[in-house]
Amino acid sequence: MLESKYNHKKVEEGKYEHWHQCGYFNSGDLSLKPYCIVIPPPNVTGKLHLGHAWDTTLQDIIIRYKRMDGYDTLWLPGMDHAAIATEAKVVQKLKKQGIDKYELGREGFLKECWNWTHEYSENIRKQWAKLGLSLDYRKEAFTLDENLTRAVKTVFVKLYEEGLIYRGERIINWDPVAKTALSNEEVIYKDDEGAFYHLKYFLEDSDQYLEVATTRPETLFGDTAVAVNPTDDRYKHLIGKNVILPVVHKLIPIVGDEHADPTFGTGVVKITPAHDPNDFEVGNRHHLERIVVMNEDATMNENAGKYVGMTREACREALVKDLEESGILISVEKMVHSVGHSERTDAVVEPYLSKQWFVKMRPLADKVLENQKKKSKKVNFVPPHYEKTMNHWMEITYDWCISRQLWWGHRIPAWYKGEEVYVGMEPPKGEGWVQDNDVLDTWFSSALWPFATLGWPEETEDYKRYYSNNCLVTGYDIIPFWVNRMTFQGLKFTGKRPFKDCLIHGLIRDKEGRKMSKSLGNGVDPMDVIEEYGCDALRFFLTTNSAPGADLRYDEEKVKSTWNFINKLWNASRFVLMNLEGFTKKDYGFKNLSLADKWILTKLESTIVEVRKNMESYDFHNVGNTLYGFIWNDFCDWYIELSKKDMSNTNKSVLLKVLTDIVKMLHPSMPYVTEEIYQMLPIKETESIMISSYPKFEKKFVYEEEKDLIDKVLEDVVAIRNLKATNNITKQAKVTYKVDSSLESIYTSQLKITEENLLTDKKDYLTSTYKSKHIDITYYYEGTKEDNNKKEEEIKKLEESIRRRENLLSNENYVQKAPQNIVEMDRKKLQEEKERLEILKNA
RNA sequence: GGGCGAUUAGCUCAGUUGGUUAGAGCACCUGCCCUACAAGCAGGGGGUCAUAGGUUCGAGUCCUAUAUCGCCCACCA
Repeated sequence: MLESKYNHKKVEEGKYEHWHQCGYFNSGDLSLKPYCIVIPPPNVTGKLHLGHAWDTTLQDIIIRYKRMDGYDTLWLPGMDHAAIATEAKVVQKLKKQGIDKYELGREGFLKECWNWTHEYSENIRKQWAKLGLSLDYRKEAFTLDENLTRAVKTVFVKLYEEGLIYRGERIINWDPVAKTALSNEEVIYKDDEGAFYHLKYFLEDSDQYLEVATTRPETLFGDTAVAVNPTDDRYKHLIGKNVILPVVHKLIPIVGDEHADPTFGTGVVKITPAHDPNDFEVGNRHHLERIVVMNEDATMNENAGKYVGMTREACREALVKDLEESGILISVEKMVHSVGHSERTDAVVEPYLSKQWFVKMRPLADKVLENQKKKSKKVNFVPPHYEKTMNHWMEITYDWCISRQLWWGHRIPAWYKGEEVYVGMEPPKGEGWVQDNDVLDTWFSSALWPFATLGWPEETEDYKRYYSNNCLVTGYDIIPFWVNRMTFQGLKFTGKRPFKDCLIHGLIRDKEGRKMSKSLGNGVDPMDVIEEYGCDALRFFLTTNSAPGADLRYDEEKVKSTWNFINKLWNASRFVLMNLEGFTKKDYGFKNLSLADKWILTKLESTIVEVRKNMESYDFHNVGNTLYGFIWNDFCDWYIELSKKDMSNTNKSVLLKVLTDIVKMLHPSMPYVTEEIYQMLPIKETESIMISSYPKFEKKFVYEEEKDLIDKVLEDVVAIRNLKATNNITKQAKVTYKVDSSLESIYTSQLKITEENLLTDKKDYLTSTYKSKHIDITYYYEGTKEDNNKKEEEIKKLEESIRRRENLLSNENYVQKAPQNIVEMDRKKLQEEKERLEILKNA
């Protein structure tokens, strides 16, 4: 017998291991249609947060649904080496132990990274298990696996050969803490309190000066020109002349360039081609020298004269002081401007001239834009507007800096000998070749994830069977990093979209709507939630409280109320199972269904249709709400109550059928409690709910007429209860009624009318009457009567509605243009309202 | 500056191609321990769908403006 309260800990214990052992998570039944999702690989840097729980639950719901619905489902697990993120963590860890990365050397450091990876990936697997995810672990992948590495090299070499990968000297985003280049996507801009320093740049052989405004005076050592706009009347006559660079005391030219905005600052801008992307372009246009003034760790180099060795910040302070003393500094104007920070180390990013590898994006992006025009070949975003996000990125994208000055990652398959460059799968033959020291951006390998995990570039069985993937599930914040890149690499190398559908979800926020973050300390550990409320409650909460693509506020109250819902399901199951003791297969059947049986079966069938429709369109919130309403309102509040007066074998069979379908439909979102209940059913089709079949619509259980009839009867019951409540009619009140005998027991049981209530005497009672198509009932009672104008109100409302409808139906425009079923519905409604009005007036 | 969203009950949110009198949960009010469940049951109140126009027989839904809020990208010498 079930306990009277739902105990999530007891229910969830041991089930996952059992499922796993039974092989229910495994793919590979070739007799079935394939369905494949690859997991967005979490970084091996930490533990999973609520966002992961949400993301993976959505996928598990889809996979469990498809599995139950007869597909060969492959949900492929895996993790990401997360180059810079992991390297930063390992460096930090070693630092605490007093070990320096460079002293340790490349090989030793990589060993540390692998140890770290093994430790953290084991943690992640434990959390996946806690979340109940039905992953096929036999196919688990890691972005540094051998076959992934082969895929990465293949792609690199091919793109290089086609001229779509090149090496060049450019201004890139430099992280001076991790000492590596970053892509634009890895730079987070934040508003920082800064200042605009106005400086005097004296004209050659003159006591006149140009007022130059800069936020970064310390880059002055790299200035090789100042620019003014050629249309700027204040300065255009000076173009071609020279100014004296302060402190350095050398001559640099005044150039005319569009980049100088006459309306911004003083209209004069210093040009530092090695430390600013715009200045780099200006430098190219005017053939200016590029002078790098910093070291890799953002300390000043020998070009900074006496400031050599200082940090950027210290140099700025010292330099500004010196400039002030020498009268060069005119003013300091405070201003807020946005400054790039490294996503991983939070260091202020330095625009830095350096030689890096790039992917030429234009041709690859154009291919995506072209493909998105083809309905049968495009990636379908859910919700669809996220396609615009990808397309926009494809339209404005520029070359992707893919080399990273790190050790942990895919080493770039390029070798150098003097000026010679060799790019290939294997090292070149011959003496003197040295491999590039750098590794690739971690997203370069994850871009290949949907096909490389299935064996590509080999034409493996898995690749042929499960690619393109059916669906990819991820957050909108990952579209630029990952979705876009998978899409162009997928198209380029497999000729296909990487996945047919791309289901996008939002971010998890706290109750106040703030982003969850470490600095705010408002993060919630999903494992804590599972401990307190259970995995099922967490999963149902996560997938029922927001529409696709929208953010989700984490609210513990809502998790609690989800727990209550599970407890309700638990108790309903308890009721059914208690009454089904000793019930066997030979008792099971649907002969002589009662009106109530027909009513709930019809409701069940429409619920199945609704749930399936929403499952297919990924509208899991609708699935949840539909089931919630059906279970709580229809099944518990009405059908179970009606059953208490019945309990025939047919009634028991219906209770069992409905409960069985309920737990099956809930299983994808609440795997544990549904398995627990399923196991206790007296009759079940399979040894586990996981491999049972998802309920299908069956026409033979649909009884529209009876359903409509009982709907009306139940409306009467509510109205009569309302009448009793508003008039304080107690259960001792007397009653007379006229009702069709087939409906009598429903009314009397739901209104709790017993023999004692029947009117026998003729005292001077107050009376209240309710009359409808199916029942005419009068209560006799003592006390106070309060509903006098209730009937008048209803009549007034009805008359108004009838007038409205008659107007509508006499409007020829409406009758001709509106769809037939809508017009028919109005006619039917009008008829019913007229009947009701008639009854009320005669009552 | 470019792009994408949001605005519906006190709160959090649904509302699918335009079509009954706009829904849910929580909160609130009234009454109940009735042998599945008080973490529950029964009944109830609460919204001129941000604003202004327009299209339509019909608009929360489509179009155009406006306001407020949010996100992404770029720029910020």
